[in-house]
Amino acid sequence: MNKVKPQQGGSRAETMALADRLHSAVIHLLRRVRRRDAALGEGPARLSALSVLVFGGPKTLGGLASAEQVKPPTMSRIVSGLARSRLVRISADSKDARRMRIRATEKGKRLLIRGRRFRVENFAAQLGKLGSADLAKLEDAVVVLNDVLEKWI
Amino acid sequence: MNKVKPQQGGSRAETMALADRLHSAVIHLLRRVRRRDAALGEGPARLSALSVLVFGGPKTLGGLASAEQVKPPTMSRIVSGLARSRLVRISADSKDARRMRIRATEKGKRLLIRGRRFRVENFAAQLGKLGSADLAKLEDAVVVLNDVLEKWI
DNA sequence: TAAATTAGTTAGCATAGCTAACTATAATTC
DNA sequence: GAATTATAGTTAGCTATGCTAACTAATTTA
Repeated sequence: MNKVKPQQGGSRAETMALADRLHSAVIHLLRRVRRRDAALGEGPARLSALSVLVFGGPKTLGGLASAEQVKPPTMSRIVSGLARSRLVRISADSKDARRMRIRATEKGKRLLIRGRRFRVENFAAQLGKLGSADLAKLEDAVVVLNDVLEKWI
Repeated sequence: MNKVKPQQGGSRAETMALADRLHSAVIHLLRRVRRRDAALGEGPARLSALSVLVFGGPKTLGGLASAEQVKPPTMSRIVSGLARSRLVRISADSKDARRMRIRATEKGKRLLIRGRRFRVENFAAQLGKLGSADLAKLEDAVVVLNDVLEKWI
């Protein structure tokens, strides 16, 4: 009889509790993964931006910033760090001189592959201990999460 | 016939891909949540440590550091920030003068409740759009994730 | 052409991670 | 019991990442 807010499934309190637990699990998961990523010599923000470029193709700075949900000045510094390490290359947009075209270099792609290997040796090794039923649950959850993220403004 | 590493379920490549996708989803999820948490005036590391204290009871600095998977100097600064904002209180351990006992204050507990409300108005509102089947998938995944985290050194 | 908008940068601040080197207390060993 | 070793936390100093405010340069619009 809760008419205030239509819930598709579960009570409001249950959804709150789920949000809390998911949030907490996710924070601690990233803490673990981060320790390994440090071995690559680049921070998490740079690796994440690089990953967007490798898997999503070239972007402008603003495009990267909105993909990564950070403000332009933040992305500006991330990109200059990546450029300093020769992981991305920056060229001018032929149609609009204000825009910059940022793309991953071969070195950037190789670093990302290497990072993936590092991560696999840890995170995926942990996942490897799970049975197929648990892996399937995580697969399902990733699909749901990406759906949530897509709809989220 | 892969004898090198026994896999409980799924191939190595599948597990790698899952690790990647989960990692990416989780990074972007936290980016979204973080924007709201900023409204509380305390950063994510402080809120996470405070949450450990509120839900897990008093801890020493070292205990907090290992719960949060950070080094003692990092936790030292997090705790002094929390203490400066009167969100935690620090007392001496009666048995060991080197140790400190850190506990959340009432103000700290209230802030965490308020943060939870903020988060609910966003993250949980997104979750609220899901049907019960999808929510159940996330619930399952949280259980699996916490299991993974627990076993992870 | 002048004004407004858009893309990105620079400066400056705070948080949060680290290591190295320190102090103070407790535990161990001789 | 004194000297050594180990443990708990802090301080100093570095890097990275987030932000806002204020700027430059280029493009669009009025």
